[in-house]
Amino acid sequence: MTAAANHHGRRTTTRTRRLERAGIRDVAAAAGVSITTVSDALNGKGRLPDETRTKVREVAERLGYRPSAAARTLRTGRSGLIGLTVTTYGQEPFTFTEFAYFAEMARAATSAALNRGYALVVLPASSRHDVWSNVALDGTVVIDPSDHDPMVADLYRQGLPVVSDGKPGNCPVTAWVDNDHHAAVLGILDHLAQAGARRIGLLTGTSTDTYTRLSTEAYLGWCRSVGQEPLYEAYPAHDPCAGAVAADRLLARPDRPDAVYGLFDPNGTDLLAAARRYHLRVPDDLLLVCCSESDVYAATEPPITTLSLKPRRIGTTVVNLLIDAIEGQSSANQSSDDESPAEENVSGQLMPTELIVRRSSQRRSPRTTVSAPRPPGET
Amino acid sequence: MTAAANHHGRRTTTRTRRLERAGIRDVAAAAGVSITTVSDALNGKGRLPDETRTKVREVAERLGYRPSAAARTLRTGRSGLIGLTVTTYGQEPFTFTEFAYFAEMARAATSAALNRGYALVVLPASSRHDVWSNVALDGTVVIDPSDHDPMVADLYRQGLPVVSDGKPGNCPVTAWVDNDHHAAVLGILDHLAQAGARRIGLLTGTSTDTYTRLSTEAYLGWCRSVGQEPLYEAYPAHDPCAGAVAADRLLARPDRPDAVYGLFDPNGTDLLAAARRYHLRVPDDLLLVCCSESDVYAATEPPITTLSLKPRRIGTTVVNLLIDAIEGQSSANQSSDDESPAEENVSGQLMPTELIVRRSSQRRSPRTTVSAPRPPGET
DNA sequence: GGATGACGGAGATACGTTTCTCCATGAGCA
DNA sequence: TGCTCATGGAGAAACGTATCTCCGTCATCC
Repeated sequence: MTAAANHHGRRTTTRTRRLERAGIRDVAAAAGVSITTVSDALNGKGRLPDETRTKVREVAERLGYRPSAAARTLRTGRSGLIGLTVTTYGQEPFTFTEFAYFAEMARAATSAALNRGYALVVLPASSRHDVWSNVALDGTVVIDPSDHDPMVADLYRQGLPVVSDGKPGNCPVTAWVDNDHHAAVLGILDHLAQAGARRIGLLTGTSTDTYTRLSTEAYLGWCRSVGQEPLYEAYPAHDPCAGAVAADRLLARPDRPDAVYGLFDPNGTDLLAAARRYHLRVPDDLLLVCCSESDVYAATEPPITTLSLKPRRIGTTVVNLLIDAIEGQSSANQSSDDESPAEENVSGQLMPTELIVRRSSQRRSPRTTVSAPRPPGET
Repeated sequence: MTAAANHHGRRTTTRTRRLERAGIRDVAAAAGVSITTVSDALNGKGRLPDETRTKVREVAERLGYRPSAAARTLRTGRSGLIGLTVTTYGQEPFTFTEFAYFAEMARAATSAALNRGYALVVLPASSRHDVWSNVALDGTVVIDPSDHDPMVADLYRQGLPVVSDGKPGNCPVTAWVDNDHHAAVLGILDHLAQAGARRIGLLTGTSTDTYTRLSTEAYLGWCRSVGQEPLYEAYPAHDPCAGAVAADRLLARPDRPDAVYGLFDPNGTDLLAAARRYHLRVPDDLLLVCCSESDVYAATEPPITTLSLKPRRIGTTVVNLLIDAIEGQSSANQSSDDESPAEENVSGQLMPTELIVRRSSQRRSPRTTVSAPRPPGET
């Protein structure tokens, strides 16, 4: 049997196998046109009279034709898939601390991707080639990449657009989005001071990610500017037990603070428990704010003021930036010719946060209010 | 230029383009072996001496070779991708009501998939060909499919394994997993009765999904068996406002219940608010239980007893069943020869729930306890 | 009346793998 | 010497699509 005969006879010889999905060839044969015509008709390309188009579409529909995503991806170089990379601790993707934030952010990202015809795949930053190589991505969102992150560098080297949630320390990304952590912390400290706080303490982390670093620096700078001695405890944020211990230590100090801001989600609960142990009334003896996306703090006694990082908005923005980069890439490749995209060119975007004021940070008026929205954009 | 010359010269002519990823051909050329040998060496197949293998691996590493997922998928028919289909309401995937459940379930599913070398893609049940056709799936998890779900039927017709979370009403699936809703509801009703409830009410939904239906039937059956007149309000579960209204209506009835079980996550908060309006003390005048995965109910006043569906376990199980089906499929195809898999063959699995007992359902002992731990094994 | 161009569509190639088939070589053995 | 086998590896055919190139056919225009 010659190669040609084999090729043309393939369908008939294998059609006996059940569940054989119809291919573009079958549609072409059934419609009495060429493969080219079918492809053009279904994709709205080429120059075809409308009657041909509708006829081909009819036949395709009748045969239940579904184009092979794999073949299309191979041919076009586009998969319509974007990755969402998370750091893992142990078996689970993303940490306990980040759970509420991540869940909201991932949901918004998924939604934003779908709105633009992309699908989102959650991938762990750790397991390298196992899964990563097996999925064709058009680009990746990276959450909180570490300094000189090897994985991000690797992705970038492959020419994949990478957008990071969290200002990247020292790794090349196409774009990034972050909250204005500096402004957020200053806002909280001012808010506490206005409520009567004299000695504001901080519960912070020992890790070197941007969020922890920027927030802590903002706190220290504020202390310098108002002449307060810094009062803080740092602990490994991924360990929930360490958080409870650190909260206790902070309130056990001889120079006990009269207000505390906790950088991580569980801090509110931990601080509340510690305050009870030391018979401190909130907010009378101790003002409390923590950074959290959880609605638990609306139901605690008293309800705790929280800083929301607005993960929905971050997720949406990050995905849209990524898709912009993916879709702008083809045209950019043709026009621009410089070898290395200038590092200063990387577009970063700062998103506002929202302070949800509840009883725990209000000594004067016990009413629950919400802070006025900031003008978006600057600082 | 002949075709052969063109083919062999391709790399050299196009190498001038930047960011050209190395292909298997380049590795073969650099290592001085054939493409076959490279493929075999990297995939651990064929019969090759170890020195050849390591040499090829070295060269591949040096060139930064990453196999094309698209090409591999096209060739092997396996993408390593599984879908997670959710029903959508409006723009967002999954409803407000299901949020905590879904977040946990999705996380566990993602984790379970990654553990077995698969990645998980969240896809909306609605937008049909837009995205669905563009991603090559090895199988799909469907959450709570409706009766005669056309999408599930379509997937199944294409020969894709489908596993559903929630016993499927009347659509063909490969397997399914569900909680034992009947037993769960009976357990709760007994628990409330033991705590002194005489007239137990139910807050239920108007939709026809399995969860709502089975739970309501269990309630009605229990009422019949103990001779209590049913007291329930049904509302469209996807509308949070309707839930608050229904909770109010239930407590406003002349034959007001002295205990209520709410089938949906926000019911606890809504019932608590309604109870306050009618000056009912919980648990003294009204016992409360609701089905929820949210930890909000540990912090309410009083803390509310909840039924957890253990979404983590469900997500893990569902994914593992799906992957079993995917990987068992190839061998099954060769041996079995029957045209239609018998419907009775579909393997279903019932998972236990967990009642987290808190103050809202305990009239006698005010201590907060947790139900006795089950025999260990899974989360 | 022949060059021109729009129209409608077919052929063939390439995307980058995996894998089936088959070949060369040399050792072992009668 | 001639035969079989195991070893190591090469060739080439798919997988199913998109798209580049090109070809015939009319109608039109100078």
